[in-house]
Amino acid sequence: MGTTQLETVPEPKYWHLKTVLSEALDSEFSVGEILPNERDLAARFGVARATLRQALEQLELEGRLQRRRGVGTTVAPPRMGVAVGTEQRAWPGVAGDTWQLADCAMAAPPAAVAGILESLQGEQVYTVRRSRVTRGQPVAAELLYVPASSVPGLSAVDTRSGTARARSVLRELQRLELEGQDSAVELGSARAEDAKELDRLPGAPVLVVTTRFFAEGRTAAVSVATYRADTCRLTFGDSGGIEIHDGPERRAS
Amino acid sequence: MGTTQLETVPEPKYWHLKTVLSEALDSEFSVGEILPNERDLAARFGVARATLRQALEQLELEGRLQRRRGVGTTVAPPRMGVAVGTEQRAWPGVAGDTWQLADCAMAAPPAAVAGILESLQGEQVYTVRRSRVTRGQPVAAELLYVPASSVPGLSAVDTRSGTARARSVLRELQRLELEGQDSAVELGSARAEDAKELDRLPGAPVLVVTTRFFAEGRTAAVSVATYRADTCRLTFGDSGGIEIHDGPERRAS
DNA sequence: CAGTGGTCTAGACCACCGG
DNA sequence: CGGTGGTCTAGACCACTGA
Repeated sequence: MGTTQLETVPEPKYWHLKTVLSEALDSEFSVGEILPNERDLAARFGVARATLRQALEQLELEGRLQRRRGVGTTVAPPRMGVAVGTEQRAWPGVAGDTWQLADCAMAAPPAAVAGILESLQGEQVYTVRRSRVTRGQPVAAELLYVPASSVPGLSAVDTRSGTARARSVLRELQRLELEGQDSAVELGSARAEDAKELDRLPGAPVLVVTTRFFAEGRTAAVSVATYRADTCRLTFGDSGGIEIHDGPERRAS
Repeated sequence: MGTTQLETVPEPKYWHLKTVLSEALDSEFSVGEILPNERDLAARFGVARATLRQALEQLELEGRLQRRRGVGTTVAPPRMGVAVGTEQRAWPGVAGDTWQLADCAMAAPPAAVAGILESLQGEQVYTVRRSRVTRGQPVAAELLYVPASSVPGLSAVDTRSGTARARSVLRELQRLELEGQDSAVELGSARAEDAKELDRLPGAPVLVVTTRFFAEGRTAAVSVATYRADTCRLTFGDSGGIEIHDGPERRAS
């Protein structure tokens, strides 16, 4: 029949709870404020702690909350806009950006990266680790893969420390004329290694940005950058990014 | 002391479980294959169902699995590359792309969008709903906000159906010379409305792409597109996207 | 209808942080 | 040390799918 579904739909408790909490965050809390602990909140709403947690998890996923073990749950500031693709192409690490060099080693790249680089099985590439810090917060951990053939000026046997070596790899890379680049963004979960750098627990949701750099008619380098999904909004394109003036004003309780 | 942390770290069960399952997916299952049900799997690994589910949730988040109520859990195909930003700028809906027009109405935009459009409080804009289908699968639901001032050729009182009206809004928009565009990507969870269009449950993880279109020295339109995070890899830049040849070959069990 | 994944409960213990 | 969030259990019932 053409009945228009009279909606007996019982909304899940955690979903309703999320909505209620979300509105409370807008109207009764200010950024940085600490929420009551999970056991109290659950009791207050008359649900099991697991159900309450399901609602909090979603709000954290949406960047509204920040939870830290041993500390508590706080109201998160609006997400930071982080530029990851600019119209004017640029090699990584150029100019005054916010990357901090960490390390460099020769290694065989993971299979997925090897496929992009079209490198031979087992071929070694320079693997530069960096981390990106914005407004004092770690926002991304990156692995940059550079085949030795892209930076012929370097000797493979290099006794300098990892950091110095990383610096010279980037410097050599910038000698090449960059012909283009493209990126892909997908959702992932933080590996244990990245999680530590990002100050999150393993498995935390992250945005994985894979960028190919083209020079001399081929893929000269590949970057795999892991951004915190809870605190970051990735911006691409002409301008510096979109400033979102979001919803009602946040006032203190 | 300088002890190098002998790592008593007890890895969470669900994390270990996820690793085991992930390897099993690579070696013993092929795309589309149905996994044993959750109760059986939990029993087989000697954990509670909730713990098993925590592992499955992560694998689904990473696009490795697909779960559907009443059906079962299947091995997901690799994520689709979906182009969302091209070097050559283009108005939305131009040429032979995969968007399906759905609807159009005049409405006051949400606060966040109003801020971007710099529109006056309460000003009405054309709101075009579209959905994007790739390889037979719904991948995105979009709301396109077009201030009436961007499409002066249209009469505000229009008796035609929503779809026809949507078409004419896009046609009028394409008359303008596009001067630039930029996008932002962030993680969100599907609103009930979008979830239905994307064939997912409410709250499912999505990638929200906010795009500004510039013309005549101002922001002429804003698009807010909601992509399925589990099945999509968003691509930006010169080329058609990165084809990932991922890990070991998948073979049937 | 039987079987699936989705929701929910009421507990327990653990890892971590700060005072 | 006490308090926080993180993990885990063993159940129960519900909503949906397909035969």
